[in-house]
Amino acid sequence: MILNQATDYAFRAVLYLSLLQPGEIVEAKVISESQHIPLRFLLKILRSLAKAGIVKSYQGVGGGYALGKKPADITLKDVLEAVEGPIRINKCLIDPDYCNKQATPHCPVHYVLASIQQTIAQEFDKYNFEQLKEHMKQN
Amino acid sequence: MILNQATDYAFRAVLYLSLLQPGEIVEAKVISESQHIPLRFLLKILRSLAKAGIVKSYQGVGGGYALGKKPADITLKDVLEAVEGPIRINKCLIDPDYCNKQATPHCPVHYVLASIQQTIAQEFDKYNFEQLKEHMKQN
DNA sequence: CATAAACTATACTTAATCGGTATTGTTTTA
DNA sequence: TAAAACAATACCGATTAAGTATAGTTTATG
Repeated sequence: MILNQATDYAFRAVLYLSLLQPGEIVEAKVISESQHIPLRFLLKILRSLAKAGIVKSYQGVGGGYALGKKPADITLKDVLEAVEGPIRINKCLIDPDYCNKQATPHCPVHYVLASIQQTIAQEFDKYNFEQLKEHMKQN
Repeated sequence: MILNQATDYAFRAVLYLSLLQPGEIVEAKVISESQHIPLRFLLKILRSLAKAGIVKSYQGVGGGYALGKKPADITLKDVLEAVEGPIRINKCLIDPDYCNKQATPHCPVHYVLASIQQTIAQEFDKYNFEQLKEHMKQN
């Protein structure tokens, strides 16, 4: 019931990229040092984010990373799922056979957990990085 | 971001106890076999639930378990927290030093995660075992 | 066109957590 | 006082998380 360390790093890396000027790109090393994220681990995380289109990577000399879309179009859920995969709060919501193995073919627990899971997903989807930027300015 | 197996078992064990007649008590072995939960693991889980007052245990011959309060007074959150401890979705919401270590003294990520965490806790608190009982009858 | 600066891919390692078990002890009824 | 139940604690193996290493690819630039 806790987010991965990688997801936490990802949130902070994407926030960092959200604060760049349009067109600006930065090397992973800069993010790593500024946010205190182990470089090689960050590179791995950035690859997941790139695969999801959240960041765009530029190879070669002068390369680095920038956001792949506008901060307003990136939610916490997007980043979370890019790193951890789809939000799932219980095994019975992943593997349909799981509940049957437990001999509870009509399981009300399963039912309410599915509803809670949906609410949680919506909650993470409510916040985008434009909002987080705004929030930074206030401090 | 996923519930423990132990919590899943706990939900099903408490639901099982919710369906008993008032005054009825059952041995762990009965719950174990009916719900396909490894007995010794279940005993451990039941101890956590007993500590939290969710179930009441009876030692000695003819002993066993019963609910410690009315099903309507036991929420999913109660059971979840009895087994896993308080709901925490990020380390920075456990250890106040954590964020500072990350060199982000005014971190908007921390801020919104705290809000999301609260919503999640409320969501698990919305469902009690009387409701789950009702839901069973419908099937 | 070669070099070096960046990212990519994949595999490996270490540590923590999870899921479960074992052992020994205590309580209680018959 | 024996046996049926739970209690407490410690242990174990497997999985996952977190991070590192190695080898490779892309690209700007001198």
